[in-house]
Formats: sequence, C-alpha cells, structure tokens
Amino acid sequence: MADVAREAGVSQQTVSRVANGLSNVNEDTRVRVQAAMAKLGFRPNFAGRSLRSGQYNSVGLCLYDVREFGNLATVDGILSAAREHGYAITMIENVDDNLSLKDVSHKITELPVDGMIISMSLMASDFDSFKPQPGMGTVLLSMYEHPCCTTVESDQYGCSWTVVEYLKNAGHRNIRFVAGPSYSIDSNFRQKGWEDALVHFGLPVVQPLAGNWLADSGYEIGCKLSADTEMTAIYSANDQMALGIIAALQDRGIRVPEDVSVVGVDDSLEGYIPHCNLTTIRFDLLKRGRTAFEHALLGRKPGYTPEIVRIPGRLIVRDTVRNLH
Amino acid sequence: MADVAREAGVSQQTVSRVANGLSNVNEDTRVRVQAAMAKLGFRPNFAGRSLRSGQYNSVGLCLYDVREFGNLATVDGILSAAREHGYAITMIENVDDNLSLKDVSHKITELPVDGMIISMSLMASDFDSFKPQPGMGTVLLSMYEHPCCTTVESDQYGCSWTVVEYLKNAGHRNIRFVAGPSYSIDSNFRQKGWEDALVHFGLPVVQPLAGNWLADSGYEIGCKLSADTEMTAIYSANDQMALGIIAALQDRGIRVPEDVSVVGVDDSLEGYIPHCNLTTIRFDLLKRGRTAFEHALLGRKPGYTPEIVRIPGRLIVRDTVRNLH
DNA sequence: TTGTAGGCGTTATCAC
DNA sequence: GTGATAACGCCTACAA
Repeated sequence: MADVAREAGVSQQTVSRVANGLSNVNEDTRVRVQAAMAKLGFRPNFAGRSLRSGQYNSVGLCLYDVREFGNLATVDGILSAAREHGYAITMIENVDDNLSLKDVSHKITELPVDGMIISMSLMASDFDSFKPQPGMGTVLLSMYEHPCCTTVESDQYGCSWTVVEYLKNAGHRNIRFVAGPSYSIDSNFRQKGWEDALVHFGLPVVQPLAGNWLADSGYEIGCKLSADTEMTAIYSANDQMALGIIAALQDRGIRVPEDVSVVGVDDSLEGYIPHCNLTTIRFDLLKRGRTAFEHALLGRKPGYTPEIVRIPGRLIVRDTVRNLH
Repeated sequence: MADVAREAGVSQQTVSRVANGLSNVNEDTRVRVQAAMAKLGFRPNFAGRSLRSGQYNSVGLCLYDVREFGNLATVDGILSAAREHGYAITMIENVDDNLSLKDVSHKITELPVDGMIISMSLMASDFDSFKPQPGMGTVLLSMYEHPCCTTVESDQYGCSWTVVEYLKNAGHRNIRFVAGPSYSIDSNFRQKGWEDALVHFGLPVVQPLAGNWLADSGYEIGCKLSADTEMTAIYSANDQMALGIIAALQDRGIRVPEDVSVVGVDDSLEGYIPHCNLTTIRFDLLKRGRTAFEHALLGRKPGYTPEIVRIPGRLIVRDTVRNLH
C-alpha cells in the first residue's frame, strides 16, 4: 500500500479510501490511485485488515468424515450461505478418534475464523462439559442436545416416526428395522424412533439386525429376513442396504412390494440406478448446511441463545410399499 | 497476550516464547506463564501472527461444483495433505458460469492463503492468457495444459486407452462409446481417448450416443444400442450410465457379458448396489487432491517450474467383460 | 478533499 | 534468561 501511495503521489490513507470505495476522494485522485494499484498489482493484505477490524469473514469447519453421506451436500449448503454473506469457509480435517470437542475447538480458534461448525460422528468424550470459546458462534452438527451450543441436524429420530406411521396407515403391523453399525449415532436415533413409534401405535417390536451401511450387508440381512413369514414391511436405516435387501428377497422369490414392502432413508440412489423406485426419506441437506452457517454467524452476538434445530425429512413415495387395505 | 504478560508478571516477549515453545525460557517462568495462559484462556491471534510472518498456512480452494464425482474425494485428499503440513483449507463457492480465472484468482488472493487450487469445470474464457498472482502457488485441476500453472487431473484421456486395449486383447473389435453431456470436459477427453485408441488399433469408429451421466439416460441409450448387432462391447463414460445400459440390454434379452460386454468409469458404485460386478476404471482421487496441494505449496518457491500431472486410472476387472478368445 | 498519528497482536533483533 | 523496541499493513480518529 505504501508503494501504491508513493507511485500515485498520495498518502496511504487516500489509497485505503480508494481501496474501500469511500466517496470522499477526488475523481482525479481516484483514477490516479487506481492506475497505480493496477500497475503494481496491489491486493489488500488480509492480515492487516483483520488485525485492524478484528474480523476474518470466515467460518471454521471441522467434519469428522467428509465422505459420509450428507456431509457433502451440507458443505455445499454452508458454502452457498457463506458466499451470500461474503464469507469464506476455513476447513480442517479431524482424523483423531479420541479428540475432544475442546481440542477441536482450540485448533479451529487458531485459524482466521469468526465462528465454527463442528461435526463429530462419534460421541465426544467431553460433549456435555464442553464450553465454546466466548465470542465464537459455535454450532454442532449433532442429534444430541447441548447446553451451550446450537445443534443442527437432520431429524434422524422423527424420520422413523414418519415411516412407521406411513406403513401403519397402509395396513402394516409387522415392521422390521435393519440398523447400521452400532457406533453410528444416526442409526441409533433412527432405531429409537422406529421403536418408540411401534410402541406408540401398539405394534410388535422385533430385535433388529444390523449391517454396515453397504448394499452387500443388506443382501446378507435380506437372506436372513426372508425366513420371517410374519413381516410385511422392512424399514432399512439407509437406501444402499435397502437395495441389497430387495435383491435378496427377490432372489428368494419374495416379491417387492407384493409380498414385502421396503422403505429406505437418504434418497441417495437417484441417478445411480436405473428406474429407482425405492420409497425413502429425503433430508434437506442444503438447509442443514445453510442453517448451521447462519447460526455460526448469529452466535457471535451477545444476546444469542442456543437453539436446537431439527430439520425434518420428507417421505418420497415410490413403488416399494404396498397398501394392504 | 499483554494480559497474560501482566498476569504472569513477565514481558510480552516471554509469553511469545512460551507460546511458541522456544527453549530459552526458565522452567519456573514457563510454568507461571502457562498457568496465566490457561487462566485467561489465551489463544494466539491469527492476524497478528500472519502480519508478522507474511504467511497464512492455508491454501485457497475454489471448486466449480463440490457435488461433482471426484471432487469429494479430492477435497479429502487436499485436507489430509494440508493437515500433514499444518495447513488449513480456505474454500469459496463459485456459482458464476462466466467467471474468468482472473476473477476467481483475485477473489482467492484476498483470503488468508499462501497458494490456491482452482477447478473450473467449464473452460474459462481467459484460460490461456491467465497469469497467476506472483508468489502464489497456483494449481489448476484441469485436463487442459497451461503455460504458467501446474495442472493436475486424473488421466481422462489415458483411461480410455486402457479400456480399449483391454477389450481389444479380449478379442473385441466393435466397441461403442457412450458419452456424457457435450459440455463435460471429462467426457470429451474420454471420448477422444477412445477414438484415438480405436484408430490406433485399426478398429471401427461409430459415432457415439450421449447421455446426461445418470442411470436412466444410460437405460434409454441401452435401448437404442440394443438394435446394433455388430457391437460386442460398450464403453460407458461413467458407471451410472453403464448400469442403465446393462439393465436395458437385459430387459431386451441381451445377456451381459455373454452377448455384450460393458465397461464403465469411476468405480462409483461399490457399496451402492449389491454384488457390484461392473468392470471399470478407478482413479486415485485422494492422490489427485494430495498432489494438487503439494504443488500449491511448492509453487511459492522462486525456482519452481510448472508441471503437468496426469494421475493414471487403474482397470478394475470384474464380471461384465467376456473374453472372446 | 487530503494528510498525520496511533494502535490492532505478534515476533525478530538487540541490549541487558 | 529476559526485556525493550520496532515493524508487519491496515484503518479510525482527528487535524489541516
């Protein structure tokens, strides 16, 4: 900036005014300064600006696993909300299973950020006792509620109620659940929702089998389930396993949905397989990201009180459920 | 930092030494300072540090579309390389189709970054004339070569040679190609590679049909292709369309691979469908990201000369190709 | 309209 | 081993 000032024969302050588009600059001077800027390839220095303003215009993001379903679209939502606010996203990887929320939060605090969004797929050891950095809007992507931080998550519990109620209304009474891995928080909440809904509607609860999210594990479970002559519907904790289950049933001569209905979660197969006809739950993951970002910004303000945001899923009705009435 | 100094009864300089773990500090003093730090919740200020050092320890990233296949795993690779170097990633969204490389590069330069990685899915209008910011390692994720910037990309051209040569060796002569959308650079390079390889091996070239990457468009194309009695193999520009093609052929009584062999690209179906048996090309997308990051760092150094990095794909042999010999 | 002074938080350098 | 000083680039406040 000093160089530009010298080149244009003005003070640094005038250069600063031009750089920020302030109005109180003579038109001739402005042109001269802009010429000097262009000539020297001037770009305002981020550190100087931030040091002065105390702001970074960026929000930190730490995801436990970028590849996990849902995180991708969430990043998309965060980025788009950030762009609208003139913000960037500063991202770091968390590979350490044992890292506490405090550690992660400290790491992010050392980056140029005004707030942070943290997703920890496993339960952090210090989840409940964690205190966010003062003045830092801190948002957790989590189904667990937190005393001091806003938590945002797709409603992994409510989606099961939606499914069970839909199946019950279609006349189903024996509704099996196929779970994901036992360490998965999402799977656990989906299972709890299924169980609670069954109990609420007075339907029988049978201990669920668990897979590993992948289609092949769904196939294996489908083979086992095919022996069950009571069930009329299967609710799978994700779409991939649902696909495997359907294949296994069909290989055994059990028709879907004529003999058994199947419902998945995520709506992750569209475009991947031809004539995708799986009834499933779709979450608004863009909104998940956008909401998290908005709260990370709001959270800086003094009067802010943390919220619990659960973004509902929508049932996408396709052809894998039969109405028994 | 001044507060910590006062609390511990030492100078700021000593606090700085402790914060940076320098050795020339008395053990007693160190303990006292650390206690003060903990008490006041001291975190070093990013802006101050950067202003001093002229470094940010972050690399800028601008992807045209995070959701595009390959970008996700690439982000993963970039993040993991970044973490190993103690770097963060500063990300912005680019939604503007008409944005020039210069515009994007300027935007990123205003962020706290020491280098940048840019992916523009469409051809930038100023691609060839673009000059990177001096002192900024600038890496383009692109199949097009650039005079001044390192370009990194999965080898979208070579993968087709691999496929064609493999099919030729299995005795196939009539090998159709199914393209993606015409604006897709990846699809164009895959097609060019297929064509060049066919010509090289003296095999007949038939004008390819184009889909939209999705499985259903593959199904439609499969229906049309099923009329072709000459072909013994189909090479699809991605796996989803390949799946649609296979479904269409089978619906018409054409067996895969007994009657027609099918090969895809991306290896994107594993886990998504049960008993995935599609022969395909797998790219090392983590490496794509890691390499891009490494070069963005190296590119800052004065002696650095830009490189053209093409990361080869690997043929994943499964069951959808028949050996005609 | 333009210029000057000062300070944001950090650390390199030199003096003690 | 520790402290004082200055400087990184920018912008607010004030003076001219």
